Amino acid sequence: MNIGEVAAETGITSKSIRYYESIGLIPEAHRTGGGYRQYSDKDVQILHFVRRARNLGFTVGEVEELLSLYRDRGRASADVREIAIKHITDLDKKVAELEGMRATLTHLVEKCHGDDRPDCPILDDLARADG
Amino acid sequence: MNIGEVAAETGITSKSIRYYESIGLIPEAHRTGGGYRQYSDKDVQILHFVRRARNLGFTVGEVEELLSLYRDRGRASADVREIAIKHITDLDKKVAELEGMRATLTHLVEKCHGDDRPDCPILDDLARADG
DNA sequence: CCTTGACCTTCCAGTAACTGGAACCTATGT
DNA sequence: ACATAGGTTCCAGTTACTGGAAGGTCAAGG
Repeated sequence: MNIGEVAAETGITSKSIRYYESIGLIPEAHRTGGGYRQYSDKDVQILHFVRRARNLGFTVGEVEELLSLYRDRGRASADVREIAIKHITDLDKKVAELEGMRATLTHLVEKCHGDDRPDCPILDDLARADG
Repeated sequence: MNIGEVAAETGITSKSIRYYESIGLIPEAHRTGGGYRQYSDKDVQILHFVRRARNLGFTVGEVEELLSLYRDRGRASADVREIAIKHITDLDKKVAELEGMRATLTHLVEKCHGDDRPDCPILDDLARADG
């Protein structure tokens, strides 16, 4: 398979695949005589792995870790579990942050009449003198 | 006030304040004879505005919009409200995304015994052949 | 055989919103 | 005079790509 087919199959763009190769996340692809990258089913599987992990919000660095644990047959599942759990707490932190923002903002929007009068509690609050 | 004091007061780092100036988000600061930036109370107020808006998750571009609406005395509050509401839906989208990830990952972690055995459902799922 | 068009190649630059660090200048206290 | 704590500019790096230019490859059609 060449890179475009792999892109269609995995949902990762060709650009990103080349990028992943360039940073060493995935090994260098084999090349045809003309210089085109060629991917085996196993290569494609690894890219699926990468996409799924990225879709779960793992950073590329974390994906690298997960891949190396995946390749290491003797690894302890506890290691993987630890990474995953840490990631869950990261996600929780982000969610809490966003929900805090949302609550404040919703509150402000409710106070704002939102017509053509210039008076706006949202701006007033952002510009308030304290803290 | 010089930049360090303003940083302490607003919670924005000196670096960021200079950065905001460099991109034109805030006007150029006045300078002392020695070239130090000097900030008036009004300058500080604007930086508070910026920090609060950033803390609410507005992008710098959005903060720019909000600032210009703030400066424009004749602006309609509906404009501000619209920006805020759009931002709330953005936040909701992000929260939903993160919670989806969290759910999947939590599910996987629960299936993973997490001891020193190499068998790990988390990796197995990431590496699964389908979709 | 030649062309056309789709696909591939590399490389450079840009994105968002800063952060780190080098090299140097200014202000203040002893 | 000097130490030290601030300030200054400027360049590079971060994350995870994306866009675009300039050019090479491949398969099909005339």
